This record gives sequence, structure tokens and C-alpha cells, in this order.
Amino acid sequence: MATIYEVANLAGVSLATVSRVMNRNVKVSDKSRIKVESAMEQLGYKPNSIAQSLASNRTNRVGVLVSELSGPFFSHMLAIVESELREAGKHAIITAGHSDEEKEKDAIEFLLSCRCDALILHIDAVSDEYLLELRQRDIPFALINHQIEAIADCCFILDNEQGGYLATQSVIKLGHTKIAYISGPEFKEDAMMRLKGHKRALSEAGIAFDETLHYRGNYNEDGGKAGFDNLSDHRFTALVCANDEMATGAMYSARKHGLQLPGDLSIVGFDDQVFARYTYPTLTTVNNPIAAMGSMAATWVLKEVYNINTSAEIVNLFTPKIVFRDSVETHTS
Amino acid sequence: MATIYEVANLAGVSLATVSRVMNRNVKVSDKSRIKVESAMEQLGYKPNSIAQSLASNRTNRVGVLVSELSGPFFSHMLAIVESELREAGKHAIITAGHSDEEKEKDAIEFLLSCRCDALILHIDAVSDEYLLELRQRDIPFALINHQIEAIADCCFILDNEQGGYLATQSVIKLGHTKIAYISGPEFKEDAMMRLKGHKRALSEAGIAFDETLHYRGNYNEDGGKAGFDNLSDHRFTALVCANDEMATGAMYSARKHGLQLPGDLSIVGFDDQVFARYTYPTLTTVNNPIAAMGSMAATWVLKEVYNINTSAEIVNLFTPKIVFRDSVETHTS
DNA sequence: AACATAAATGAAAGCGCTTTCATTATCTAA
DNA sequence: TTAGATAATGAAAGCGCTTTCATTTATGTT
Repeated sequence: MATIYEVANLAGVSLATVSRVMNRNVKVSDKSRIKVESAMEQLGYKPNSIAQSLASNRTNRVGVLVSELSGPFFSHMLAIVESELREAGKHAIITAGHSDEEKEKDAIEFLLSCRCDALILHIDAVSDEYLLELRQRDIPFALINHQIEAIADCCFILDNEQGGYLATQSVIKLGHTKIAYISGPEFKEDAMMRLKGHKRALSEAGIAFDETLHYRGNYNEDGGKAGFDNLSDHRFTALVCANDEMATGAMYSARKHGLQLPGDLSIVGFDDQVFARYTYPTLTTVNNPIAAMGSMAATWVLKEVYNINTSAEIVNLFTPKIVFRDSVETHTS
Repeated sequence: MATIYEVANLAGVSLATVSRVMNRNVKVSDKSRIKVESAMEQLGYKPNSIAQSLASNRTNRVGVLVSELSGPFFSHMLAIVESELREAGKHAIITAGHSDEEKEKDAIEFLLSCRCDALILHIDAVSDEYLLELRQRDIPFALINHQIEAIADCCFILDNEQGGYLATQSVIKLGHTKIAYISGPEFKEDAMMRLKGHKRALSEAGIAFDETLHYRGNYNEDGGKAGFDNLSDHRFTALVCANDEMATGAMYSARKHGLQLPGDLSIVGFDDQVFARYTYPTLTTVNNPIAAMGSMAATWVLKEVYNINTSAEIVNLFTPKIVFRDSVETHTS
């Protein structure tokens, strides 16, 4: 592997000049530039990124942390983030935190030990204090799906309250009034916001929130099954779930109980995951633009940390949309 | 950030000794070790991995290339590979090749430019010649789902022929004799092997392969839909698809045509993707242990490249299993 | 033409480690 | 006790770059 020395030799210039033509920021005369470029060409020279990192104190690595690598939810986002970063010559180091505080901290420490220039974090468990402390160590990071007032400029969030509102509103508009709700884990901020939106939609329609029509789920398919089983003693014609997995579980249980879908029960999910198009009936759900949020976070990193594409417009708040499919039906009676 | 100098100073030993206690391979007296370790502790010393890489010519990076980052198929594998590598202190750099020759080459070049110590590749398009040439540049790599005779030791493959056989056999055993088949793209090796297995199962049962019951699909949901639409003029009671996506598409079309599933038509998929448990009816399919193969590739890298866990047993050929769910039914008539 | 100023270049230090090789301390056996 | 062997240690070079600072070369001005 040719080094910068050999290039400098062949081109008849100094190391410094070769380095300068690589890092286009400093002026080099056309004459030297041409000599250097042709020498590089001739030697098939490829800069050693490790040496560059050591000398420049820049690794060109961006650490990415998501809850789960497996599962379709994050993979689309990862795909976009990776390609956007790669486009800019940055390397993504991807890690999972598994919604566990210790594991999330471990993962972040790991990313730091990789000497990442910046981090893109989708965290569930780690405390705001920890993140603010991280900020002190002055390693820049973007937060996805989590808001900290003090550093709002690097937070990219979905309006989960509005999403919860839309989900419930969608069945209200179809004439439903007996509406059950399966919420997500209480420690998840987004779950609580979605529930809040649900309540707003109810109250706006003059429907009282009925705790007996509310089940606290766990965001998993099981939770949806258990939710339906628990609620099934009560009368309701629509069921809104705080995410798609639970909606799927609820569908399963509903059918077990002999219900026709969507005739006997309309079901709404949240997230618009890939499989929402595969369920039967296909699932009406609230679109969660997680990929767009990831992409925005990557753009932010490129802009703020690397000064690339500085004209890009940064949007911090994303608005959800409802996606109608076959799992809901007009309620007439 | 403390450096090795400060540690050496505080401990009253030389750089070399500190370096030795970090890289446990060389003997250091207990006295020095203790001094060094407590100095590290005191300073909160963390080695700079970039400097280590430059000096040792080892980056501790493993490049991972898959067809798609998005989509559930690879994400589970990535999750396992990442955590296995991280466990061993190696960083995974993850990239997608999008089943396109140019993009795959780009991705590989990118991984090389990251100075990865080894690669784990799931490729679709790149030629064997290119890979053999890569081998010359002596960067070690493992191949997933692709076999090259000359370097079979680093190839980790599924017995796709056997899988295709099992899929078709499963419906034959249930009494079906009119069996349609939707195959994958011809340029994909695995697709062709699965088709071959299908034919073997047929001939073993004394059923002639009928080209009019064969549709050449594209591995996507569309392909499944188009496949069923095309085949629907003919009589068949079972439909075997070369992957789960196409099975899903076929289900969709079959229902559009007014068929009851599985009563009127039994459907079998291939891969056992996550969503196979979400379809309605849930999908009988052939399990593709892609995650186990990835994990084995990671183990191989750890063993061959880093001499870690050298006692691990390496298996190159994986055997598929059929997973029975609700999409198939006994054929009686 | 002579000078002031700006632009381009090169020498060399340094990034934080690993590793070789020479040196010193420690141990063994007679 | 001491020679000889072995184990532990340190000095220093080097990994391939970037970057500062001093120097040289080009450009503009009168």
C-alpha cells in the first residue's frame, strides 16, 4: 500500500503539499496539484484513514444507537442513516441498547471508545441527567424520539400526542363511540403521549374516558392479546392500540373470540410498520416517520459536526398521519 | 483524556510496560502490573483505539455487508453478528449492497477503506472472480449464502435444495398432487436451488413437473401477486413459493379471487421471516437460519482472524427445517 | 526596478500507541 | 559465591498522516 511519502516523492513535492491536495481546504497551485494527483493515480494511492484520524483527531465515525437492531422498526431508519452518512464519507457504527439502562450506557460507552465524532441516539431507558452529562464531555449527539428541553435543537421527535389523537379520531369519525384503548409501557414517553392524544380525541367528541376500556400493554404482541382478553368482557366496537405489534396481537385474540374483523370490531394501530400491510385485514394505523427522523438527525450531524451541507433545513418536530387500510369500518346501529 | 505517557509516569514505569499490561500477551511482573493498573484506575485511562490501530496495524473492525439493511430479513442476523463481535471488543461496520453489482463493489471498497480486519459478506451480484481477487489482496472474509468451491472453508450456506424439497414435500404429504410453484429470480443461486429441490420432491412422489404450474417471480410481494394471477387459470390445490414475501402476495391475490385459505388452497413460503407469524392464516414455511449463519461467520472471523475462541466448532452447511402453521391443510377428494 | 504584500511550499513536530532490541534484574545450579 | 541462563524492563523507532511556522516564490504597486 502506497503511503503519502511515496506520493510526495514521485510528485517531487513535500508531504505537506500532498496532504493539502487531499484536504481541499488549503490553496495549492494548479501545477503542484496536477503533479500530486497524477502521482496518486499512478501509485493507486488510498489514504490511510486510521492515520488521518490519529493526526487530525477526527475519526469520521458516527455512532448510531437504536433499541433493537432486529425487527423491522429501526432497520429502515438505519438503512437511510447509513447511506446518508456513507454518502458524506462517514462511517456508521451501529449498536443496540435493548431498552435497558445498563445496556444503553454500555453501548454509548462502546461508541465513545470507538472515538466517534458524533452520536445519533434512540434511547428508551437512559436518564436525562446522563445525557446532559454526556453533553458536557462535549461529544455532540442527536436524540431521536426523545425531547430534552435544555437541548431541544438536537432532539428529533414525533408529535405522539397528535398521533394518538388521530388514531382515536379516525374511529370516532366512523361513528364509533365505545372505544377501547391498549396503551404502551408507562416508562415510555411516547406511549404516554399517545394515550394523552387518545383522551383528547375522546373528550373533544364528548365521550368520557372509561378506565375499564383501558388496558396497559407492553408494546409486544402478547400485550395485545392479553389486552383484548382482558377487555373482552366489556362492550366496544373499536379498539385503538398504541402500536402495531399490540394491534396484531389483539386481532389474533379477537378472532379467537369469534369476532369478524373489521365487521364486529375496528382496530387501529400505531407506527405503520411494514407488516401492517401484511395483516389480515390490513391494518389502519398512524404513520411514524422514524426513518425521516433518522435522516434528519444524520443531516444535523453532517451540518453541525462536519459543516457539510450547511444549507440543509433542520426540522425538529415531525407530524404523524393516519393511514387508512381495511381494519376499520363505519359503525352503524 | 489521559494518555499512556501519564500512566507510565504515575506508575513509574516505561511506556512499553504500560502497553504490555494492556495487551496481556507478554509477561509483566506482578509488582509493575499492580502499579500500572492502579495508575490507570486513578487517571480513568482509556486507550485510544485509533492510535492502537495505527501502531499495530489492526483496526478491530469487521465489515459487514448485507443486501438490505431495511426489511426484517437481515436485521436479526445483524443484531446477532453485532453483539457477538462487540462481545469480543470488535466493531461492526454495517453496509448494504442492494443486490447490485456496482453498489456491492462500492460497499466493499468502502469497507476496505475503513481498514477492516475482516469482512462478512452476504452478496448477490458480485462475481466469483472479484471475490477471488479480493482474497489475493489478503483481506480475510466470510461468505454467507454463497458457495465458492475454491474457498469453501469460509462459506456459510443453507442447503437450499433441501429446503425447496421440504417445502414441496410438506404439501405432498398432505395429499396434494396439483402443486404450483412460484420461483425466485434466475440470477439468484438460492432461488435456483430451491426450485431444484421442488422438482426432486415432485419426481420422488411420481408427480411430473408441469411448466404451466410454474411462475418465475422476483422475490417480492408483487411477484407473488402476479404469480397467482398468472397461474389462476390452472387447477392446483397447493402453491409453494420460493420466499415468504411472494407467499404473502399470493395469499392476497388468492383471496381477491375469492379463495378460502387454506381450505381452497394451501400455501407454503420459504425463509420463515418474522411476518410469517402475522399473516392470516399464519404461514407454513421453511426456516432459513440466516441469523445462525451470520453468527457462525462471526465466530469464524473471531477464530481465524483474531485467534479468539479457537476451540469453537465451525459448521459450513446449514440444514433447513419446515415450520408448520395454518396456511396448509390436508387435501381430500 | 525596487519594495511591500500575498500566496505557496517545506521542514519538522506530534497524534498515542506497539514492538524490536538492547539492557538490567532475577533466578538456578554447581 | 558466581557464571550462565532467563525473565522483566526501558529506549527509541516507527505507524501514516496533519498542521504549525518559517521560508521561498509569485504578484502587485509606485
